[in-house]
This record gives sequence, structure tokens and C-alpha cells, in this order.
Amino acid sequence: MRHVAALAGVGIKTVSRVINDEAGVSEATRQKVLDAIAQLNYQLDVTAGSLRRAGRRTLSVGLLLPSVSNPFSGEIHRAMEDALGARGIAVFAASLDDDPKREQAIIAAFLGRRVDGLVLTPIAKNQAYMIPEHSRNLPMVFIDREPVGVDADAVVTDNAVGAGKAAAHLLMHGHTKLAYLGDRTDIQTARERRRGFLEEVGGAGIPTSALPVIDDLHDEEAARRAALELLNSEDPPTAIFSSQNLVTFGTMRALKELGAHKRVALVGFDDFTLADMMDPGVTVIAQHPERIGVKSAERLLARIDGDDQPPRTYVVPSELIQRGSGEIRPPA
Amino acid sequence: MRHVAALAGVGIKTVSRVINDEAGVSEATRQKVLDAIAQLNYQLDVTAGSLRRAGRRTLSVGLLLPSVSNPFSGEIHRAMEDALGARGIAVFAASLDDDPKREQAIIAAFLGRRVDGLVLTPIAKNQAYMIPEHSRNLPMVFIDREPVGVDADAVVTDNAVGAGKAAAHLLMHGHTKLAYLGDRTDIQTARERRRGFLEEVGGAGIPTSALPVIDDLHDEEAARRAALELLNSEDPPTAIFSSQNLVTFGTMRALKELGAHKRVALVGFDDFTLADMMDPGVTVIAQHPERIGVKSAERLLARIDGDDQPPRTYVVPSELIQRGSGEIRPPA
DNA sequence: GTGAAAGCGCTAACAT
DNA sequence: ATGTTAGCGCTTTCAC
Repeated sequence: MRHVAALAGVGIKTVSRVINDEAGVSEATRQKVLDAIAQLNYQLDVTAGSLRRAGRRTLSVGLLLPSVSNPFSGEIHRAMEDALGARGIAVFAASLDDDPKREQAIIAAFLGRRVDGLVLTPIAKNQAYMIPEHSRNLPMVFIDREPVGVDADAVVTDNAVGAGKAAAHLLMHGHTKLAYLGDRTDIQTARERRRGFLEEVGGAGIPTSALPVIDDLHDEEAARRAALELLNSEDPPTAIFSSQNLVTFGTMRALKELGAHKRVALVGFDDFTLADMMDPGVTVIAQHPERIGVKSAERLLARIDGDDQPPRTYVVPSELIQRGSGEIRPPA
Repeated sequence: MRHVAALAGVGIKTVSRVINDEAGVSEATRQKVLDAIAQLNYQLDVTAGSLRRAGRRTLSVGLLLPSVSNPFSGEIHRAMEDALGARGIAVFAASLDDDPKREQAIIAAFLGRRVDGLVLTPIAKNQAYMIPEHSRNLPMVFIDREPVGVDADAVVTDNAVGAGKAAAHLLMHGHTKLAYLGDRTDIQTARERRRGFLEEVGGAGIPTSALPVIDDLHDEEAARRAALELLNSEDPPTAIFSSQNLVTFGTMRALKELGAHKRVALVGFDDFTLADMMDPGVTVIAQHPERIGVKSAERLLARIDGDDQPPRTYVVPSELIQRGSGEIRPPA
């Protein structure tokens, strides 16, 4: 910047004014500065500026996802990137891998880079370790799961309601012998989905005490084995609800292995690519990651811009998509 | 840091030494400093440090992908994150959307944040606009496509070889009436795949002049329509090669609509989730995005560490995965 | 409309 | 083993 100022024959502050589009520079001076910038191939150092900038803005935010390689996370990331990029804010992204240690390490790394805000899917049981940052008023938005131990904005899917819709759908198609295949119960969303499902079934007058509830299925293979066992049991269910993508995949495999895929109904939580191309098409409760991303970005920007309303949780509704597997009726 | 030094009753440089694990601090002093840090909840400002650090390292790099929401990109991103994170380097990620303007804007945004390196999937026909940075010796690695106009490391899939393997596989299964469905020809990888496919077919003595080659299929629906038209033509192919995921999906839809999915062979470039669950399973030429990510990170780190060997292109081999659709034989 | 000076938080170089 | 000083590139403040 010094060099630009020297070459243009002006003061350094004038160069700063031109670059940041501040008022109070004559058109002639502006041109001189612009020419010098072009000639030197100069580019503003955003990070150095942040040292002195009002509020120390770095124009960067941190995004913590389950994994950047997971399509659900990818959609959220994408929506966020677009909203923030329009404001000149760059996004640091990182994967948590369901590891609370990693969660803290990554947060520390991002805070060390003085991000203007944090958007995260919490893993740790408790986010109380973020209290110092929270009271420093660091903008933060929690995604998918509500924070524990700090009071902050959150954007979540209506997990219980969505799972309830799945139950209602299966009941409506005449099923009474249902089963629930779920993810690890230390994950809040998994618990919510189970609760919503069971409440809906119970509310319909069907006793849930005998209903098979299999938790802690965290990968495809575990889900497949659990589904096989279930389907080979003495009194197998006529309809299955799977609470998550990998569980759905495992269940699909089990159903196909047993040749039961056209006989046993299946509704999965979470949509996935090619669900409509399966045989039968897979009925799902679809989440809307792009809407979650958009909403989160909106809240984060509002907080960055000084919004100090009490924190709220925003709910993005899920949607039942019928594709065949959920409309199979029980045998007569 | 000043505050920490004051509280611990030491000089500011001593605090710096402790934090950066430099030698020359007595254990007693170290403890005093550590206590003060804990008490004040102090955290090092990495960006401020970069201003003075040798080589001005910011400990951040920029990653430019087709889209962070695309699973192939996600895998690359993930591998990169892990390799770089182990070195304390954070990753800015952004999506290019096949838009050369966006490519330049994002690069500018990242350079303005003084990233230590850049990993990118080039879109623009020419990366000559990066010459200033390149000659400034900014570490950069190109992914998936080789750069044009600057000489830099690249990590790519063996597109032509992989497509050739697909052709050979179909020929081996007795097909002589093949067809090629491809992506936009302004994309280097698409051209390579077409070339590899046609060369292999031609090399087997089958005239390629009559072989249907349909380019510029950039989405699923375009691919579906092209495949329908092809299959409804007077002399339809008995085997199809699709050069990319979305093209494969569109082709699968067309085959299914016509009830031809068990009769016409299909090999697609790029693996995808649930490919084995389709009916029949879809034979693919799989790329290895995680290996591409690992290699790119390795090269980037080497360049950051001062490696100044002449730039090279690293090839990550693709792999044929047989699942059924590619092993269908032509009608007798 | 323009510029000089101070200082953000840190690390390099050089004391002591 | 520890501290002091200068200065990275910028924006703020204030003076002209």
C-alpha cells in the first residue's frame, strides 16, 4: 500500500479510501491510485486490515460440520457459502467426525484466526466450554442440534414431527406391526426422531411396549445386520422406519437379501440421491439442508450486524416424499 | 499477550516463546505464563502473528472446488482437511460452479487473505491471470484438470485410460454397437474421456465414424433425453458409455423407462453411492477422490516447505468396478 | 479533499 | 534465560 501511495504520489490513507470506496476522493486522484494499483498488481491484505478495523472483523467465519464429505453437510455448506460470499465473507470449513475433542480443537483453531462467527453442529454433550466466547458476544449459530450449556441461536429440522409423519403414514397404510431402527442415542436428533415416532404410534392406540426399537446403529453394516435379525425373527414387522441415511441403506440391503423389499414397507429419515430409482422407490422424510444453510447464514449475519435479540431456535420443516416403499400395505 | 505478560510478570517475548514452544524458558517461568494464559482465557492471534512471521505464513490455504455440495469434491476436501489440519493449517473452501468469473473472484478473495497456498479445479480456459502469483512463488496445485498458461503441479485421474478400460470391457463382452454420451467438450476431462474411449474402440478395429457420440450433456435431464432418442433410433446401440455421474443417472432413467436396463449394457465414469443396489448394479470406472486429495495436500505442503523441483502432473489411476450393467452381453 | 501519526497483536533481531 | 525494540500492512483519529 505504501508502494501504491508512493507511485501515485498520494498519501497512504488516500489509497485506503479508494480501495474501500470511501467518500472524499476526487475523481482525478482516484484514477491515479487505481492506475498505480493495476501497475503494481497490488492487492489489499484483508487480514492486516482486520487488526485495526472496527470490531476487528476478519471477514471470515468458521463452519463445523459432521463431515465435509457428507452430502447433507455439503448442501448446508453450499447455501452458507453463497449467502456469506455475497458479503465478502470467506468460510473456513472443517469436519468433526462425531469427536468432541476434535470439536474443541477446531473451534480453538478458528478462534485463533479470529473468525467473525461460528456455525456448528455440536457433538460434545455440552457446549459450556464456549461460554467465554459466547459472553464475548461471538456470533454463533448451532445447526441440526440445539446447544447445551450456552444460550444461542439454533436452526434445526422438526425431527420429532417428521418421524411422527412417517409413523402416521405407515399406520394409515394399515400397518400395526412396526419397527424402529435408530442411530446412537447420544445424538439428540436420534432421540427426537425416536420420540416422535413412538409417540405417534402410541397415540394411535398401538402399544409401543412390544414394538422393536433398535438403537445405536451408526453404520450401514450394523443396520443391515439388525434388520436381518429383525426380519428373521418369529414375528417380523410389516413396516420399518429407519432414522437416518446409513440405517436406511443397511435396511434396504437386508430387505433385498431376503427378497422382502416389495413386501415390507420402509420409510427412511433423510432423502438421498437415486431414492426414486430404487425398486421400489424409497419413501422418505426429507430434510432441507439448503434451507437450513440459508437460515443459518441469515442468523449469523444478523448477529454479526449486531442483532441482540434473545436467542431463538428456528425450525425447518421436513417433508414426506412418497415413492413406493412407504405405501406397501401389510399382507392380508 | 501484553496482558498475559503483565499478569505473569514477564516480558512479552517470553509469553510468545511459551506459546510457540520455543526453547529457552525455564520451567518455572513457563508455568507462570501458562497459568496467566489459563486465567485470562487468552488465545494467540494467528493472523496477527502472520504479519511478522517468516514467510508471512497465515497457516491457511484456499481450496476451490466445482461445488462443495458435490460428493466427489467433498471427498477431496475431506482428505485435504485431514492432511493440512495435522499441520495446523485451516482450509478456506469455495465453489466455482463452472464459472470462470467466479474462479477469479474467489482466487482474489483468498489471495487477499494471504493464503499460504491454493488448490484448485480450474474452470477458465486459461490460468494465465495467475502468472503474477505463480511467479511470486505462491504454492499451487491443480486438481482434476491440468492448468493452461501457468506451469504448476497437477493431480489428475487417468481419464483417457479409464475410458479406454470401459471400452475394452464392453468390447470384451461382445459388443460392437457402442455409443458415447459425454459432458461439455470445453471441459478437459470430458474431452480426454471421449478420446480414450474412441481410441480404444478404433484400436479394436471397429470403425468409430458411425459410432454415436453425443456431447454437451451437462445435466441428468439432457442425458435422459439423449439416451431415449438414441435407444429409440433405427439402429440402437447394445452398449453405452456415459462419461460422468449425471449423464449416467440420466441414461439409467432412460433405460429403465424403456425397460431396457437388463438388455443394454452400461458403463459409467465415476462411482456413486448405491451403484451396487441398482438393478442391475452399475459397472463404473471409479475415481479415487480421497487419493487425489491426499496427493494434492502432499504436493501443496511440499511446495509450502520450499520444494522447488520442476512442476509435475501426478496421475491417480481409476479402477473398473464390475457390478452387472457392464457385463450384459449383446443379443445373439 | 488529503495526509501524518498512532497502534492493532504479534514475531524477528538484537540486546542483556 | 529473558527482555526491548522495531515494524509487518493496515485503519482510525485527527489535523490540515
